This record gives sequence, structure tokens and C-alpha cells, in this order.
Amino acid sequence: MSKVDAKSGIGTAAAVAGRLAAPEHGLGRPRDERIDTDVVSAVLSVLRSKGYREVTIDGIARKVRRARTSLYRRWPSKRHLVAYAVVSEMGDNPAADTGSLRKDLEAAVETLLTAFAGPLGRALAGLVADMAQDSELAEIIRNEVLAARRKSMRDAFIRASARGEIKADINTELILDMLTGPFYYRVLFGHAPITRRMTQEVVEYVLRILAR
Amino acid sequence: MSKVDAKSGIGTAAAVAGRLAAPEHGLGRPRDERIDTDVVSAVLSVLRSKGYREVTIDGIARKVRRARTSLYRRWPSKRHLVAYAVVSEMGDNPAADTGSLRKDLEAAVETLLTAFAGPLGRALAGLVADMAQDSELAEIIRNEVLAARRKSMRDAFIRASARGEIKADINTELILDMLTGPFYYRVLFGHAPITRRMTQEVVEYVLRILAR
DNA sequence: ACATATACGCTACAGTACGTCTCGTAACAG
DNA sequence: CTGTTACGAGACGTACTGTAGCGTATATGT
Repeated sequence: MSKVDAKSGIGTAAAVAGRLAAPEHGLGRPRDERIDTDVVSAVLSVLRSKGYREVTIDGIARKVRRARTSLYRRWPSKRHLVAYAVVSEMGDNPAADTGSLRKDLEAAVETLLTAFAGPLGRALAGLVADMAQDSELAEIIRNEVLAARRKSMRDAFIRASARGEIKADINTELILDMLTGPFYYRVLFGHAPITRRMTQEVVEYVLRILAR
Repeated sequence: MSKVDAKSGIGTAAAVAGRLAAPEHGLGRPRDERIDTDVVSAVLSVLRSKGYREVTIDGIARKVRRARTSLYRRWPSKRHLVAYAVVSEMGDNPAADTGSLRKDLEAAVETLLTAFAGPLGRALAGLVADMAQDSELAEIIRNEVLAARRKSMRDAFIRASARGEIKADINTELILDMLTGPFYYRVLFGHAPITRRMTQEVVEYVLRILAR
């Protein structure tokens, strides 16, 4: 399987989520950008309505009335295509800084509530399965989707710590997992719903752990 | 350990993990039990070494030198076969009752540590993907794998509550998710390792939440 | 012994999706 | 006009799925 981008110095935009690079300048016929955008929104639409497994290269190509080969020119496989679509929509998330740890965390965690209500909610299980199969893809998702979210919460802890609000000697990474793990756990296994009340309670519980 | 038998009171044996029923009494040639056990251990072996996606009905049949049709006589699909294999191995877990909430929880959580080091660790992602696709399968996994684990922890909370050790007014289900969610989260996304130290810290943090 | 009933192995089949390849044609730069 | 690349269309080989039919093997019941 081909790598991501021949010249990914440090994650260039083209390298993100495994999209194949188009040649640098216009030499020869340029790529039709509408194909990219149409495909991505078709993927998101199918993800939202029917779920990961219903996304097929063939089906998407028919839906946007393009040749299958045009998709393979851009993404080496279905995994990469879906990853690209998801990353495109998730992008970055607002790193709230309200001065209150509680509010910062609540804001961060609520982005999970809304994200899981969208295409990502239905895509996640399939995506996770492909991540287990393709370490390159796993790296992309961790870096492009998870890392930004984790960083904004980590920063909130650092600010609170600087204000002297919380205990020292805390395993921040583990706290992050306890804060957000329950959401992933529930959305993937479906044993309990994800509610706004849940976001508040999780934050409340985490604050108790951190209280000095 | 295996809840596979022909005589489980509620929910017929056939329903458990989706194995197809053999006719009740020996009328005609009996099924060769070795096929069942060989197949299950072959599935677990492949899960452990190569992961979920490498498990195929065809491949397993070749590996145990049996006809594919013999597998289809027992399990309607790969999903059901894998679910059956996993449930057979996971079975029930020891519901510790040491008199100490901390020890009970540590014991319960450590079963996750070991479980995720085995075939389930590599199977989980694929299993989750199929659960998203097949609600019947999802029900089986939730009931046969998750429910028992959750119950034993829930019981530990109830005992501690009766001893007056912990706060009232606690959302037990959410606490369960905060206790175990981080393990699922890490094993599925691979952003951090699962260690014994982690099990102790998670329990420690949960106890802080519950402290009165 | 014989009939009945089921399991087994084998082969064939239709279906789906994947990813690769090759063409002729279209669109741009110099 | 030439070179270069993208597009659309189709064929191809591979892999696995799940179903069906058939002859053979192995049990039970009388």
C-alpha cells in the first residue's frame, strides 16, 4: 500500500489523513476540486445515515457520479478516505479558557457529546477496527483527531494547577482517560446513553479527584 | 466457564453467542465435538496472533482441516463465531469479596488488564465494529461479556455502601464507566499503555470520588 | 438387519467488494 | 502544438461471503 505523501516533511496538509498528493504545480490537467468535496460530503452523509460498513468506494463513486479510479487517485483505500472525511469535519476544537477549570472541562467534554451525535458517532466503531489493522491510519487518527482534544484539556489542567486550584502529583493522562474514556466506551458499546447530564457529572467527579 | 450448554434456563443455548442449535437428542449422526473445540481454539489463536480481520470462516476451516459447511452448520456468520469464541474464553469473572472496596475493585479491574493482554485485546476493535452493525450481536456481547463484569463491581459498591464507607447519591453506572472506560479507551485507540500501576491509580481516583 | 435421521466433506454457485491496470479522451502550461 | 496530468470506462484477478446439492458416514429405534 502506498504511503501517504512522498514529501511529508512534517505533516503537510496533503499528508493529513492519508490523502495522496497531487503534483505541485499545474502541469497537465488540474484535479477537479469538486470531486474532493463531493466525495467527502457523500462519505459523511453515508456515515451519518447508514454507518461505516455501508461506505464503499464503489457506492460513493456512483453516488457522486464519478469514476472509481478518480477516488483511488486521491486515497489509497477506504480507510484513508473515511479518515480524511472525518478529520476534515472534526478539524480542531475550541480550546476554551474561561478561567474556571470546571467550565473549561465542561466545554471540552461537550464537544464529545455533539461529535458523537454526528457522523463520527456512527463511524467510530469501524474506524477503530481499521486502526487496529493499519498502524499508519491509527497514527493519523490519534494525531489529527484525538491529540488536539486532549491537548486543550491538558492545558486547562495546567492553568488550574498554576492557579493552585488542584492537587499536585496527579497523573494527568489518566485523568484525561477517566474524563473522556466513558464517552468512547458508551458510544462504542451502547450500554448507556450519552447525555448532557453525564457531561456535568463526569466533570464533577473529576474535580473531586483533583480537589486539594 | 463456557455458557454454551444445551440447558441454560432462560435464553436457549442456541441463542447464546449465536451458536446454532443441534437437534435435541441423538437421532442421526451426532455432531463431532472436536470440531467445536478445534474451531474455537483456532479462532482464539488467530485473534491473538493476527487480529480480528484475519479471522475468516474459510481460513479457520482450512486450519482445522474441516469443511466450511461444518462451520456454517454451527454459526451463521463470522460475527457469531468470534462472539462465541470470545464468550467461551471470557466466561464469568470472579466476583471478589474481600471486605475491602479497594481490593474488590482492584481485583475486578485487573481482570481487564489480563483480558486485554489475551485474544480479546486484539479482537475487541473488530468486535466493536460488528456490534455497531448487528444489534443482535451487540446484545450478546453486552450481556455475556460486559454485564457480568459490571455486576461484580456494582455489587462491590453496594456492599461498601452498606458498610457506610462511601457517599450516598452516587451515579454508580457512571462510576463504573469511569473505572473501566479508560481501559477500553486505551486498548482501542492505543494512545497509552495499560499497566498494573494504572489499575491501582484508577481505583485510587475512584475512591476519592466516593469518599465521604 | 433395516429404516430413519442427521453430520460430514466436497464441489459448485452467485454475490460483493477490493485494488490494479489499460485505454481513449479532456484540460491545462509553455 | 507538445508534454503532462486528470478523467471516465471497463476488464481483471483476488478474497471472502453465504447457500445448495450430493454421496458417504455414524448414530438411534425397532
